[in-house]
Amino acid sequence: MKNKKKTVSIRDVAKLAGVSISTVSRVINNSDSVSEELIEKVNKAIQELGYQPNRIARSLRTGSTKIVGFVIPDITNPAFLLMVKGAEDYLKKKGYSFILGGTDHSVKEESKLLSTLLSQRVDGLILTCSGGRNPYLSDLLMSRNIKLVFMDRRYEKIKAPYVGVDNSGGVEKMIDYLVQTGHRSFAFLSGEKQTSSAKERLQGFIKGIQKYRIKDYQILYGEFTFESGYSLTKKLGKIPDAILGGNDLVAFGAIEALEEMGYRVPEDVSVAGFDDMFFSKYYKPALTTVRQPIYDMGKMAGKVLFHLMNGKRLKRETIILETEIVIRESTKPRE
Amino acid sequence: MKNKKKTVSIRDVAKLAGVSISTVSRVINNSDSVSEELIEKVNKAIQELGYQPNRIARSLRTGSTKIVGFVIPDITNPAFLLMVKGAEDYLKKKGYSFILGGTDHSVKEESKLLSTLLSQRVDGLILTCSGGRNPYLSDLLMSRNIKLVFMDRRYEKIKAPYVGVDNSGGVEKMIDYLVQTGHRSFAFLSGEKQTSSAKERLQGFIKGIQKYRIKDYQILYGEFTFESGYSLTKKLGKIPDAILGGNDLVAFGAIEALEEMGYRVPEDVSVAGFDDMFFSKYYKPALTTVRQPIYDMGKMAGKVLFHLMNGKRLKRETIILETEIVIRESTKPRE
DNA sequence: AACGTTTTCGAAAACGTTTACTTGAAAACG
DNA sequence: CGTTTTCAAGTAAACGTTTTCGAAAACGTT
Repeated sequence: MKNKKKTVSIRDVAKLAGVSISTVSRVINNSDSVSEELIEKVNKAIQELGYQPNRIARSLRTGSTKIVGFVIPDITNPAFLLMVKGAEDYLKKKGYSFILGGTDHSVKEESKLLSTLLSQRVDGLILTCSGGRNPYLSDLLMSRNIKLVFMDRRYEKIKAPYVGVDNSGGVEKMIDYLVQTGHRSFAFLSGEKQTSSAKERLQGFIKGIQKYRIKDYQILYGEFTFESGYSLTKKLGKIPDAILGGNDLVAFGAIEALEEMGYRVPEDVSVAGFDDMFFSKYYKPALTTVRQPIYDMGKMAGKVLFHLMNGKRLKRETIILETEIVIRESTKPRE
Repeated sequence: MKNKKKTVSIRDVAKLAGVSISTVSRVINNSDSVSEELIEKVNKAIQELGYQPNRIARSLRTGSTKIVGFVIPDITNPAFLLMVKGAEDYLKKKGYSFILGGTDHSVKEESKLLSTLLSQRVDGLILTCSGGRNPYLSDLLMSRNIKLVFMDRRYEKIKAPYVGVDNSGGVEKMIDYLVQTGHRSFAFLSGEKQTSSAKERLQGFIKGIQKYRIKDYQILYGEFTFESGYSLTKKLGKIPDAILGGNDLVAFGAIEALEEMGYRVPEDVSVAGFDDMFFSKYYKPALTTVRQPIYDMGKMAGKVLFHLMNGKRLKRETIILETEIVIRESTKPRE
């Protein structure tokens, strides 16, 4: 029963400092000229009361929440989180906070999440959309004219900036390397083929195959998981010189299956992945894979969104970052 | 120049439906009785305009943002994210969104983040505090009387509910098993010793050692990383029957070092970890470890926070979840 | 028809800010 | 010295909701 007021407001500060609330506001945002003397007084009052501006009220008035929303398919996947971190590190310097949500690869969850974010009035959105095309997506995003950038995965129907990685080129580089080291037959174990990244990686595979006029190849479709790599490998008609996983996880699954079937990696067959997850170098055998600049991708997405939110002009609508192949123990030159 | 109004507000709905704004509000929140007829009309208007209540305004009025803040040391660590997911899955059903922030184990970042969250007026906070004691933490959290629960790591100075895991008991169980399978000498490779979880695990080790009156043991201090496990193992005076890592990562590092030094795991020495990270079962050898119910921990934390935010009485202030040991290939009975 | 109770609905006051507008005094000017 | 300009600071109107209060309408009971 001691202090009735729960939180101190700008009014309290004004009263204590003996000025009007507009003056306090001006001091806080140093938006307009105020005499040294009053600035002093106001700051002292703020200090004394431990006043902290109420963002909610501010947001209501200014129409900007200083919050950006993140939507990723799986909040548990370290790769996505590294992207998020990239964006976060950049944007938090500019004073933004983050609402993060995972969709569990579900279109329904995605819609729900998006609609929540929109009603929370986020200033901008970074979206790594889940696989299937979401029929509501366009409606949801077009309704309010929200600032939006796609990261890693794109949704072609909606025109918005996109920051991604050269998936196709990455696989191609890997094939270049493998062909140069004497591999002649290939298998590609694709991830969910609705996703743009799976499509692009597959496309890179096909390009490589055509470039070297390789006739002996197989393509199997599954998911981006260990289990998928495992079962797809077991279904392989004939074991090729090299297997490319759509993903590091898929590659691990393939290795497991191969060993069970009595093949040695890399002596009998080479296996390569895509992503370079943080433990891929610790795996036995350490995985040869395509490294994506994931953190940088997030950072770039953050940058682009920041420009968008502040009405600056963008140089480029689409930014594609380069990949790099890293050779470890799971591949080995044939002779 | 067509539609001047950017967003549709409750006022527009009211006008179109031909009712007062209070009626619209009542329909939205179905908070008070409204005639069927008007409900109908209002809903049609909402539909037609695509109206979505403005959470900001609502928050300002009601004093509740329906946002909870998460603070974890490392946003990139899948284990933390799995906790977050546990809490998120529970709380999002109740209509909450999440602002997530990582502190990079830095006290300064932690303070900054907390202060941002507070000024964003989150309804509650789930906190896995970073290692070192943060001198500002108490002040920050006590100032406003924010609803708070500690997850996984505790900060003793502040009285708030805590949801954690029986770290000590987990290690003890592992020692029980190892002793029963003939191991006689031990080493424990600890993580950052400021953190409560490292302390508790160490304590469990000591308890186990004492229980079986084992004289032949070593304790080394480092971090919760692969590299730490690796270098600590190289520093070991004598290689014992079994090595316990403070963490799965530490255990992996130990295995790597041992193999380099010419020891075979598990034939020459058994190695066990703590956490059961999602790829621990894929490692070669598959890791024997203590599994924490990480997801459940998060879920529980969410539950507790929910009760707290809704003014319900808590049965228990401290909730400790049980661990479970999972035996895989990295340990093997001695004879 | 008179009366009490309940239901239904609108007017208006908050919530804590920012900002356009106003004011009064001091400074600048001729 | 009178007029204009400049500056510092205050007043009050938004922003989009929820909610208190009270009036009117509807209903059931005598």
